[in-house]
Amino acid sequence: MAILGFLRDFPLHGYDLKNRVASLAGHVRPVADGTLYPTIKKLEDAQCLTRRTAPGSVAAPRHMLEITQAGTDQLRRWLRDPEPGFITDDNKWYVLLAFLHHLENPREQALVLARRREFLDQPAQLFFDANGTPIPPEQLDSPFRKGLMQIHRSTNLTEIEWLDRQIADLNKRAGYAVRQRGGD
Amino acid sequence: MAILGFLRDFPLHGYDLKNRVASLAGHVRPVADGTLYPTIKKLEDAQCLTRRTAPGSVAAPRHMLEITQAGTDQLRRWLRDPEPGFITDDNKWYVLLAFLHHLENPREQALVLARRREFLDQPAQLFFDANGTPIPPEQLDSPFRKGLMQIHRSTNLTEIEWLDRQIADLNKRAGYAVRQRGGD
DNA sequence: TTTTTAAACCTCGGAGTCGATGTATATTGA
DNA sequence: TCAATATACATCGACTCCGAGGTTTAAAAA
Repeated sequence: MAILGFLRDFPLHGYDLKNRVASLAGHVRPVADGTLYPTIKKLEDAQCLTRRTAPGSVAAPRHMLEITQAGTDQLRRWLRDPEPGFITDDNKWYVLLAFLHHLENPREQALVLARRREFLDQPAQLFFDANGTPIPPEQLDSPFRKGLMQIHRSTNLTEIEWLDRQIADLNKRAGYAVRQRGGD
Repeated sequence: MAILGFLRDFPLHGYDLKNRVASLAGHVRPVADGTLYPTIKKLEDAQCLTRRTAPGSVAAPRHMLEITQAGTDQLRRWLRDPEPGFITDDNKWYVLLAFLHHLENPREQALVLARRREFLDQPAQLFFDANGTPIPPEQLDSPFRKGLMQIHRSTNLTEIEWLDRQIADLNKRAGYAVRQRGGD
């Protein structure tokens, strides 16, 4: 998703792509050569991108990569209907968010944000005693577990506020768009 | 780490363990049977835990798992000197935090928190233009990318505040401990 | 001139994970 | 009484990913 997402902005060669992916998901979970290049080849085989060799500006020749229509379609499908992990795993979610603007339709964008919003709504029960009874945060012995739950709660609230503002905004824009096309 | 961490609290059988791991890292990134049970076996082979069969309280017999001294040592090594990913990847970091109290020595605990603190300090440059120049958040076109960076900044600050309070607290306690043992 | 360095790309083996599938046991209920 | 269900454990093949190693090219340094 990150490869196609970046290429949708402008053509890049593999090495540049690698650095951009590394900066995005990256200092968190860097991407290895052995992952990136085979994935590029896979996307090329699937006609999602084209490659043409260009002289390297500094050293060895580059393979300039360009996204195709099929690639754009694939990217949009991934964004429109993301796998569960992209909603629940923070790392993946942030990658998705970084490219959600390529999904162009504000109503569809709002739907994706709503899925995340729904996920954040369910209360987190992280720890249980020997009997399997959930332990409320204030009864936890470990200050680290207490902090963990505090931070979790606080960051969730921050994101929920932003999501709600954003969803409202997108729906309003979708409404205008409909009215401009003749009402609904 | 989660397996040994939970067993350090009290003995558990695999199925229970599975649910606890799933609750912790879990609704984020659930753990499959095909991952859990081979890992338990690996830890058993490494003498990190022992297993004795007990009658199942409900149905099939359980394998009650107990951590050994070697297992406790291993857990402490993982906690004391975590691999980079455990500092930089939120998911892994939260797992580490959930068991950091097993590291008992407040000075060692503070050192681990300090590593996380240091990581959070480096400013995040996530997006670049076609020339490779970093784009400041306010100049980003995509509202999603803007939000992404906002949320990132805000949640980082929340965690940094907590980390600083916690580190100060731990160092104070380490200081008392030293004085009680005769000064330093 | 030769070596070193850095850019840019590629491959392969091994480790880890998942998902599907299968087994055994005790309770429930039809 | 017999099937269905939930508990509890295990295995295997497919897939993904990483890391180590290697190649080519051009510029800089020796």
